[in-house]
Amino acid sequence: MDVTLPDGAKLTVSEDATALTVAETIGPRLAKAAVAATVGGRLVDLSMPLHDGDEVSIVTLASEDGLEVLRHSSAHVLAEAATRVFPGTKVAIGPAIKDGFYYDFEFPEAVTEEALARFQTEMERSIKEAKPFVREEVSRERALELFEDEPYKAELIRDLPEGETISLYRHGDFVDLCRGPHLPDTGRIPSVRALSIAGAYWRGDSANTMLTRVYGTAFPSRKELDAHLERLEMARQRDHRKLGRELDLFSFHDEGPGFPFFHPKGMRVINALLEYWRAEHRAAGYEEIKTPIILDRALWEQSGHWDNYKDNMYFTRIDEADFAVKPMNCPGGILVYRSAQHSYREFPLRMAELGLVHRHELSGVLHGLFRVRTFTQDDAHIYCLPEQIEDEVVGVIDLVMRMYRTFGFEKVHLELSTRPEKSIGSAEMWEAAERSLAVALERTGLEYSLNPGDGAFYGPKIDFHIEDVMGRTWQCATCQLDFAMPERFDLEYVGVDNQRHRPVMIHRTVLGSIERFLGILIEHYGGAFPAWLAPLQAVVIPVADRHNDYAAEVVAALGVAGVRAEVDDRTESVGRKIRDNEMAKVPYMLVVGDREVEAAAVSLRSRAEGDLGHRERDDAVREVARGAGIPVPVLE
RNA sequence: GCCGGCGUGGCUCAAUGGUAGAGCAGCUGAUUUGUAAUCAGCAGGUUGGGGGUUCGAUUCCCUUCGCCGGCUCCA
Repeated sequence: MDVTLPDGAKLTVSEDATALTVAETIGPRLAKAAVAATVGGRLVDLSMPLHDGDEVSIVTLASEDGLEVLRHSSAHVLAEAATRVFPGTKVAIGPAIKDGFYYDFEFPEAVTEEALARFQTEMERSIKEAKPFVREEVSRERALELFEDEPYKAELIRDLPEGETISLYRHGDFVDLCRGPHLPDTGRIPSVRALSIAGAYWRGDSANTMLTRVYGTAFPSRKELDAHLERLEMARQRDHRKLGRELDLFSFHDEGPGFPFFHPKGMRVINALLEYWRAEHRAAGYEEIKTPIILDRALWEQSGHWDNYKDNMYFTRIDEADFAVKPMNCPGGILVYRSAQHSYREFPLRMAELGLVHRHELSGVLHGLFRVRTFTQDDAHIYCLPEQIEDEVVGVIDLVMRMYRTFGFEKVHLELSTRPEKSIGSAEMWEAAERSLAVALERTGLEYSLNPGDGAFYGPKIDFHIEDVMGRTWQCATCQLDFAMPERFDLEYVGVDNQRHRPVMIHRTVLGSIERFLGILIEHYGGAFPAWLAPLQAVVIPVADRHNDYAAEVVAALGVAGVRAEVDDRTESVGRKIRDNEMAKVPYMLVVGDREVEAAAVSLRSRAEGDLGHRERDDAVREVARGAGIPVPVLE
């Protein structure tokens, strides 16, 4: 029979050929590297019999598919190890995930991190024995019989739709319900590591049993595993909670769980960030407003938050009346809009607000600045005509991309989410809105993916995911069309026809939460902020006490030039001062001693490049000021 | 919220069923220093809070608060 290869070439193989046969026919090296195959786009075992005309592609560990197979097989090996170490363990599910895999177990006893090493030993033993993975297809009855003592597997089997093929994978004594595919044998796992242990609910539902989840990862080589472990360690080193304390940026206290306290240095960073933010927004034609944090219950009833968001809100009473602390800025912003009549001539009306919101998050999900109970949204609401949506969305996308580039977030992934099942508004309204967003995306020429049915109930949206230096992604910016609020608040404008109309409302953020974005920046830069964001931009280091006066002059000159500068006049050695300021990640140091005082000069040192040598004093001030300035918006 | 782990001076960490110790930071003094740590001395903790067991607890138990890891990337 003939099969087709990815390059279109035909290959003639025997009637009983498998994917492995194909790999062997192509070459011994490929046969050795092969771990699975795709047939007609479906990922299958190498041992899968082929049919005439199949499109066959051999999968190796070099591909994403290969990695997934490797990790899924590793999960099985982990389950084998876990049941061996703790007999009587019930197994639940064990999928491959980004960067690794996990397996959920119900252990007969409490299991802690100490068990990881034992799992590791057992896994390595299984790998050494190179046990073949054997696929077997069984009837539903047979499957239920086999997994009689495995309540979770039995539940999964019962939930499988009628007619679905039920397959098992066996390696050694271990059998698991599994769709596959798998590696040919356990010996094909080059490197695996049991990483951590934590609780997880069966099927993610807190009403269900709490299982014990063991996380692990596997890579095509020991070297890649080590590199991954190094990345994890690097991320630990860069943890913003650790750096935030070391750099004296912010703190948390038992008296306010989830409520960050910003220190002077943290506020310097935030203020620089906001200065840049305001410059960009001014350039993009936004006005800025500010609305109250506490507002009357009636407003929240009208906005729908009282019905839909109450569990996340904080409440208080003022003069016998119920008030709520705002979890979002839109209702307040709408009151500003409604405070006057509006004409189409004013549109598009772009009103930004750095709004402080409070949300009651579950205590267990709080996490440094990433998940807090109060934060500042860099919010904005754009009121416009339906035919202006497209231009406005393009404007938002441009603004977002421009600002992200400033922070070195070059890789941004855009996602268009469309109408969900439960939604308001007419079909044609949604269609038009989704089309506007899609057209706007096309106009920017940026790639994006579609997320059907994932929009908000009140309108479609575009989400932006940025990738930091460690390859982790974060959703920060969002751009949502909102049909609900204008309706609920009866928003109007007077059109060219002198009639009242409903404006379109666009809701968007760029940084998302200022606090969270700061956390992301801290980890992205490893605490070494670019000069314009650094809390302290320059330190002048006098060599001896007699140079203090001159050092003060240099600091004053830097200050006049807009540089956040200080003198380090401690009676310490120059080496010590440089070390301390280097640890504090100060971008510039200016050493002044006899030679510099004599020549009205400084010796310039940069955090990144070390000693830059002698400079005229004023040249140095200019050079530092240039490096320390807020980035200037450049409109295309 | 739930499960597991943790909670010792500002920070990092040590110790033990018999009333806690180091380094860094801090303070004082000496040193006046040329590109990543000068030296000496001093001071600092009711071992997260409350309760219990015990002759005695920081160490054991309970409770509470906080922190850390995680809570479908679906066989």
